[in-house]
Amino acid sequence: MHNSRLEAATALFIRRWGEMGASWGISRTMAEIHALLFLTTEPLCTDDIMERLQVSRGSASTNLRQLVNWGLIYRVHQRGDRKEYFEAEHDVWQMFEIITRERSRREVQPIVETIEKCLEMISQDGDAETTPRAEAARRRMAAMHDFFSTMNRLFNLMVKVGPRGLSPMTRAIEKLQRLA
Amino acid sequence: MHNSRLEAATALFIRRWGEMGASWGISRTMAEIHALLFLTTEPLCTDDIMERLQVSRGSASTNLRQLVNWGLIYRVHQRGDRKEYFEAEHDVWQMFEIITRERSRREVQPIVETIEKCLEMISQDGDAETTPRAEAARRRMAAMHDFFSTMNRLFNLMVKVGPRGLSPMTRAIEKLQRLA
DNA sequence: CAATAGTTTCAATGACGATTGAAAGATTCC
DNA sequence: GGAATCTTTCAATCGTCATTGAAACTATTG
Repeated sequence: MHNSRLEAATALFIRRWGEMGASWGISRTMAEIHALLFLTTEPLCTDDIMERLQVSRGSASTNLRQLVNWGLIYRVHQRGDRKEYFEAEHDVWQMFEIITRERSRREVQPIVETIEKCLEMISQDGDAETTPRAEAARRRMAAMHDFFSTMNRLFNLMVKVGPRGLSPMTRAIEKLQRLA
Repeated sequence: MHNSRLEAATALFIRRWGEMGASWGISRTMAEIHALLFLTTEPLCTDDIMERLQVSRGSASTNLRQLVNWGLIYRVHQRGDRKEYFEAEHDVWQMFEIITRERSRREVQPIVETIEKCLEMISQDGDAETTPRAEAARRRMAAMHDFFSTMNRLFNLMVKVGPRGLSPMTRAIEKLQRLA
C-alpha cells in the first residue's frame, strides 16, 4: 500500500466520523471501527482493526459485537482461515434505515410510552375539575406525542419510497411549493 | 399545589426526557431543565429550577445558558422583580426545527466538509491510474455526501410545509404508494 | 485428546465531561 | 456611592462510561 492520499483521506474521514459519533452518544471507537469498515472493500479481522485503530483486543471485540448487534456490520468467514472477519453494510440508505429504526426502538419508544402513561395519569384527574395547569401540561404532552407519530409515519414512508424515490419526490414537492 | 397526579406525571416525563437526552449526547440535567420548562406554563427562575431538580446554582446557570444558546428557552423578565425568569419554546414543531438546524450546523456540517475534502484528496490521485481501492472509497464517500444533501433538502421542505402541511402530505403520499 | 488459534469476558483503570460551591462580577435600588 | 440582590465563572471534585489486558472460554486441528 503506497497510495498515501487515499490513506490520508481515509484517516481523516475515520477521525471525523468518530467525533460525530461521540457527539451523538456513540462511542468514538465504535464509530471509528464502523467508518473503517465502511470505507474498506475487503473484510477485516480483529487484528487488522486493533492495528489500524490502535485499540486493545477487548475494546475491538466489544465494539465489533455492538456493531453486529446494531446490524451495521456482518461477520464473514474466509475460506481456509479460522479467524472471523467483519464487513460493513455498504449501502448508505440501508444504514440510515437501520440506525433510525434501532434508535427509535431503543430510545424514542420509551419516551412515547412514558408520554402515554403520563396522559392517562393526568386525564384521570379529569373526573374532577381539570386545572388550567394540568390542561396545559396535557396539551403539550399530546402535541409531543403527535409529533413522534408523524415522524414515525414519515420515516416509514421514506423507507418505502427508498433512496431512488425520495430525491425525485422531494424535488417534485419542492416545485409544487414554489408554485403555491 | 395539591394536584398530585399532575406532579407525578410531570416528574415521570422529566425523568424520561432526561434519560433520552443522555443517550443522545445531551447532558441529563440540561434535558431535565428543558422538560420542566416545556411543561410549565409560567416562567421559572434559577431558584425554582434548583429546587425542583435538586441541582447546584452553577449547574443551573450553565445549563440554562446553553439552552438559551440553543434557542430552546427564552429569558423573560417579570415586572417588579429583579430575578431573571426562563420560559421554554412551547411549540413542538419549532423545537424540532431548532434542534435539527443546530445539530446539523454543529455536527453534520463538519462531516460534510470533511467528506468534500476527502473526495478532493482522492480524486487528485485520479491523474494517475485510479486504484480500485480508491475508487471504492470515493464512491462510498460520494454516496454519503448525497445522502446528507438529500436529507438536508428534505428537512428544509418539512420546515416549509410545516406541521399543518406535513401530516396531510404524508398521508397523501402514503395513499399514492398504496395504489402503486 | 492435547495442542493451538481465536474470541469473549470482566475487574481494574483511565479519561472525560458534568457538577459543585465559593468567589468574583453585574445590576438595581435607595 | 454603596448596599443588596442576583448571575456567572472556574478550579476542584465527582460520576460515568469506555478501554485495557489477562484469564477463561470455545472451537478447530492433527
